[in-house]
Amino acid sequence: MEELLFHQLQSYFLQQYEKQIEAFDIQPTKPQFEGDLTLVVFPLLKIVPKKPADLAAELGNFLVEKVSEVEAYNVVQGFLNLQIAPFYYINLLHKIHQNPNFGFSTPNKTSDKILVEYSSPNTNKPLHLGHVRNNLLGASVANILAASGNRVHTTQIINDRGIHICKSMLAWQKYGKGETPESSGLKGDALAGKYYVLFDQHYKKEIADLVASGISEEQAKNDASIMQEAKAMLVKWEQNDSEVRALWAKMNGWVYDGFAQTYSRLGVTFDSFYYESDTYVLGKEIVAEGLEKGIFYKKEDHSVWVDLTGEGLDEKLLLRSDGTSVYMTQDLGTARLRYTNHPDMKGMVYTVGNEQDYHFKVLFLILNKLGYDWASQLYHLSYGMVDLPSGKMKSREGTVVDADALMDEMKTTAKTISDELGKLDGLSANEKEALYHTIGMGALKYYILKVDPKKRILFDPQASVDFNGNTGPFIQYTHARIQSILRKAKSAKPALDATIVLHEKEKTVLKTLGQFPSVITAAAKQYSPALVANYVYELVKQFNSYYQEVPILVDELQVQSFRVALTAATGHVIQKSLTLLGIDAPNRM
RNA sequence: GGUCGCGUAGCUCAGCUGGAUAGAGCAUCUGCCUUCUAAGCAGACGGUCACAGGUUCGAAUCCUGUCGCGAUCACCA
Repeated sequence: MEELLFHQLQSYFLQQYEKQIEAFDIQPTKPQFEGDLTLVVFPLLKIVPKKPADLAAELGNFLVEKVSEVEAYNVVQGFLNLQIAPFYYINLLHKIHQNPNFGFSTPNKTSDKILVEYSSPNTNKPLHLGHVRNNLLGASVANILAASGNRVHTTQIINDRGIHICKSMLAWQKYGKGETPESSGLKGDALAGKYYVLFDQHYKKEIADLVASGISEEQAKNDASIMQEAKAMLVKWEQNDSEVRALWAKMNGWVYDGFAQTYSRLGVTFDSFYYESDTYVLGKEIVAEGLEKGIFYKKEDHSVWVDLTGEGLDEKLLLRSDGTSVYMTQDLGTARLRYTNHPDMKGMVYTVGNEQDYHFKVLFLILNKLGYDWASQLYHLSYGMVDLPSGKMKSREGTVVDADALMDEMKTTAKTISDELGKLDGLSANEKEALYHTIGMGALKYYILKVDPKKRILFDPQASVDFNGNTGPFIQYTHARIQSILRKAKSAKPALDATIVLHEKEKTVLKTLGQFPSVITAAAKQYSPALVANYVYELVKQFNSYYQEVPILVDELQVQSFRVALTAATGHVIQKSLTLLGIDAPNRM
């Protein structure tokens, strides 16, 4: 509709005033005024010097005459409020019904291929709340990009090597007595985490003992035998020692099994996995190439650097003086490896916390300097920390919120509340179990995704399990009620009658439904699931309000087919929105 | 100290490329279940949009500065 008005107005200004106008400010009319769409005429006064109200009236007359969808207009100061004819809304409703993928653009072979990286954990401990935000954001953005017509490939880079894993391995070797996930009943990632903590405890104790014997703390940290052993183990790992490698493979295998379970519960999937143990040596060739091209330079000690002072940044190290890789080298290598594996890729999204903003700024600059065509389509999906009311999460201090425990808690709360309300009476035990999970995850996902990614989240366990108001379960509940209405209604075919008198609230719902495609586009452009979340919440509120005021009476279904159709369309868009957020839309709850 | 991000109701958050009287939820208070799902609806209360300037017909939004919070500035990852 806005587009149609835009073209009409543009040609009007061309003919009438011989002026080319690039943009018109057309927006939904504020509720306190009469009309559906509003053209703000103030900006046009610079081009056509007239009184605001006069120009508005002039344009109003033109539009009513020229555009059949515009029924009437009124002018308030410099605002031209237009009334849109009911048949426009009825057509819109038809469009939604005819297109099961309303709002979604289906990618084809020529669509842009985008890699979305997320999760990317270390393998020495289980996933925690921070990873949960990462996973939900990454998975949702992948959905949104796909819905806006891209071919999406999800992936991660797993930090599966280094001193942290050696700590877990060493502690397991020393104190584990052959414990396995099976023998302990612990998930593999939890088991690895247990020994990581155990290492730290022994390490701390040893430091304390050494300090007590008169050694400085600095010295003690270095001298502690357990740390020496861990470092020795890392050296052996790098030398490909078969025993160390076997233990490493075994423990990482446990951890991956544990992660797989957590991912499955979270409902996230990956198309490929990259491992740092494979990629950490990559990138050196890139550095060599960059040196040749003169993009990088070498210092006397043979370390390699890139000078980004021209871009307002610093000099950045790319290769140590002993020729070994650093973090940046490795990321350059991984990026290129992905390009090798996906020669048709047009860009990448990295879902990584905002503490690495600087790192990615540098990484992208370097890739651009190297001249990759996809380097202009790189996006760091940067997100804020998840803080607890008690303060920051610190793994060493035991103030982390474990992802599995959190999901358990969400499910338990869903069960408690559902049982209290008696909502799920009459369902089988299996169905109930599934719904507890669906609802609990709906609460958790929505609570996290509704917040702008770049903002910090204050994670209040109390509020996150609330099911009233602006929450996932509220939206799921509305969807379930809509499905209930539709089950009772025989036909959801909208009445064709263009003379139908639309209730104000019906129009409001329809207007919001019509915005769905542009919401997806905007969310894809901004990589922001929050846009979708806030949209669907708005839609649900409007629908509830409408439904309350103009209920669908089962007895009168025949004469209310339009309303049933509107209800079906709303249910459809809610379901699609929730899909984008990775939230299940139950048919009853 | 340099750089980046954030600061909107008691709390948690919306507010798209500047538009009309800044919006929700939670909390507090008031109504609404013999009707199709009350995890709901309607209403009340609650604001110097951190502060100060600037840009203009018009600023929560853009610019500058100040303050507060956070992150980052390693031959760590």
